[in-house]
Amino acid sequence: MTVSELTASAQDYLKMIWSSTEWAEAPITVGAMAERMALKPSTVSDGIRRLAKQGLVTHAPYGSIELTPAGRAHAVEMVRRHRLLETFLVQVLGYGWDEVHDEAEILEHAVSDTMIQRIDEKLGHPTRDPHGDPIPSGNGLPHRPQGDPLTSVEPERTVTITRISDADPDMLRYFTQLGLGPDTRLQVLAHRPYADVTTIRVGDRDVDLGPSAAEAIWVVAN
Amino acid sequence: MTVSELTASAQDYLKMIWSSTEWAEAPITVGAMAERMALKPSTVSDGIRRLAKQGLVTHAPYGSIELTPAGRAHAVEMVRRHRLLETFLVQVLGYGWDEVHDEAEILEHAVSDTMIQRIDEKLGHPTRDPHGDPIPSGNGLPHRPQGDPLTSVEPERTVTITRISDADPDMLRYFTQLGLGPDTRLQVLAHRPYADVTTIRVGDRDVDLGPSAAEAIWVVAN
DNA sequence: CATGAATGTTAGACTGGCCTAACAAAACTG
DNA sequence: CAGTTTTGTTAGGCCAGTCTAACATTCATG
Repeated sequence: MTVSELTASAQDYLKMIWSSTEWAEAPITVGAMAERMALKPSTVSDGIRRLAKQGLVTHAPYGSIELTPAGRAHAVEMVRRHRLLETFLVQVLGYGWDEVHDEAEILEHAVSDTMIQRIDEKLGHPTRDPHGDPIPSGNGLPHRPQGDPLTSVEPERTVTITRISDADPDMLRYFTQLGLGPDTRLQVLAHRPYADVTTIRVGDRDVDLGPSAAEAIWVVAN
Repeated sequence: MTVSELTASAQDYLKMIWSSTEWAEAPITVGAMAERMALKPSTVSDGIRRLAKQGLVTHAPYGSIELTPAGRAHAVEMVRRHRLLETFLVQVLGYGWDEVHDEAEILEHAVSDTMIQRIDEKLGHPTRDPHGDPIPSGNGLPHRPQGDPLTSVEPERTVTITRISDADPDMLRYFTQLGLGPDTRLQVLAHRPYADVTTIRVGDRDVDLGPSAAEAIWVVAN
């Protein structure tokens, strides 16, 4: 079975389950999925049951949700589609990096395998999307994200941004104003615990980031 | 209401109704729609009823099917999307003209108005798609097809192809082999009535076309 | 112009995907 | 460790869209 034969909602569930393991450790819960997909828990519970019936996830009632190898392959393919489409929209159609997420979210369910292949060729087999996220390769090779959240970096360290979550377009526009993007270098000045603020220096400017912003940015030491 | 808010099936019904009036005269019937959309007549009958309830078509039981102004606007927008997407796939992603129809048929339901606008700009506001069909303008201006079926041309006349129906990819590949495409000039040698064959000269080659092929080609005198 | 053929509509069933409400299980917490 | 809170599941309803089967209307022809 190819990923195109799944329903759009099945594709979304699989992608969500897989994505939750990309940057975190604990397996995702029904409640968290419902929250992040703007659905009711009962709907997700039902959807997971359908996926289990198709052999794409394993799930005992009240148990954890795990992808089967088949489910994982489909999920990775959807992530690949999403990130290639985002890259395509930016590079070929002149979209801003803050505009591509929602468009890709819809297109990823509609494009054919052929189209994805041609986009990949046209772009020269890119390895990272506009937010710095790695683009899984066509053969579904293992895919190791790198970096740590900005919130976990010790003060005084200078680091380079590897990825920025694409979830919030408004935040991305704010980051653009600040000159923050993939590959930007910055210095962490301090974490102020009770204010929940992380202060960074980027260029010659000091900026305070709240938790939602600081958690959206992933970095590596350099 | 914008066309994106309609369901995919509503978009398809409207496009089909409108398209039936582009090259023919008589209004389309439920049976013909069912046939061309590979659905059962009962399904189409039901779909038309839903469209009527939304004020997009007028239809009394057993009566004729007519688009309302709102319905027509949506239909034209869908045709615009389809033809712009076909053009985009050929010019930007290197598709063959025989490959684009099915891909566009799916993408037209998924792309945003913004994306259509950017594609239109990227292509420089094209006026004809890869099969020669006119691309309706963004403001829904009246849209007059031109030309006549090859079958209606008198023998000995030399004509230029204005459009070729995109319905059958195999046929398009055959036309490519023959060097037939939009703007190709050819001479009609004869119609052989009981054989249902039209003989044309294209370049220095004489070719016999059966009815399905001859009816797919539209031409103007020159 | 009456009747049979062709065409169109309605009724009822099913699926996927969503919801709300009621219930069940698990996980805290005093 | 028992009660309460949180989390997850089930039951039942709804909608769009498809189907088959039965029925209604229209058309065309003898």
